[in-house]
Amino acid sequence: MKTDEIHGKGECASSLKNVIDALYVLNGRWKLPVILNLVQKSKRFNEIQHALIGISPKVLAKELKALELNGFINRIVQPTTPVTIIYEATEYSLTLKNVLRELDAWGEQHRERIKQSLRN
Amino acid sequence: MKTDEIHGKGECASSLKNVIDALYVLNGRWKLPVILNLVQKSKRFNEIQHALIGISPKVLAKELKALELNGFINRIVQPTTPVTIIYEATEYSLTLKNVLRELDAWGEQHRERIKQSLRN
DNA sequence: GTGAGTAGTTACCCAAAGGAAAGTGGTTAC
DNA sequence: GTAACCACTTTCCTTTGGGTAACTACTCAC
Repeated sequence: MKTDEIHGKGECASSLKNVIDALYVLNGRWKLPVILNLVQKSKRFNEIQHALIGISPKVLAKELKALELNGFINRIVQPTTPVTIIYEATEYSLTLKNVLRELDAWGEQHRERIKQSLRN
Repeated sequence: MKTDEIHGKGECASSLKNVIDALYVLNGRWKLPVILNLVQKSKRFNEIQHALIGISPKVLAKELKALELNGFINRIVQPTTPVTIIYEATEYSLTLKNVLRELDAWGEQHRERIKQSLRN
């Protein structure tokens, strides 16, 4: 392993592994949006579906199951009549706050850049 | 739109849109790893393939084309004999540094968490 | 009992992602 | 000339992602 290359402070290879590992659980178009949405506020199924324009109930159900399995969200059944089901972000989802903040910031400036390039 | 909910500082709906927009260009398992790898050091095709264990040449070629189209990397043909082709990250890739840093940090602690949960 | 809403499930389908393996056209080393 | 390296491309295949539409079981309002 050569250490004479440009790198801020971390080791290159392990950074790569870390990013790959992170993307392994956060893959797909919807996992991070769902997490972000639930971090902002706990919601019911249809509320999430409404917030994430374009997601189908099938895909949302699948994503929610996967996220619950991975410990990112809790599915809470409230014993009202009829039962109300609330999805809430766990504390573990909060560890993604920095990632989400940076993606938010980057996405915003990226859209600006795209708009600029369309003007030319 | 209610503004009495929990949110650090940003508006919920636009954060969601920003994240979705960001994921639109950064989708897939390989785009961010390739960018990170080239930000660390410019490389040739086979060097990238070697660094990203598991990527096939077909997929790598496709990712490189997509990333070049989106302005994340440059494909530089050096007029040696035989020609050498170097891929380098553009300045625009550097705008992803914060995202990559957070994903790196998160991926690391996530792997730790997984290891812990396997011990139980 | 009819319609609407909630929280999904099921079936069907298409397209894209991605892997495996082989090939291509060029050059260089032996 | 034979083998090997480089930078890919091509073909074939399977998996996954994701969309549509319809349907279920339940409750409530009218």
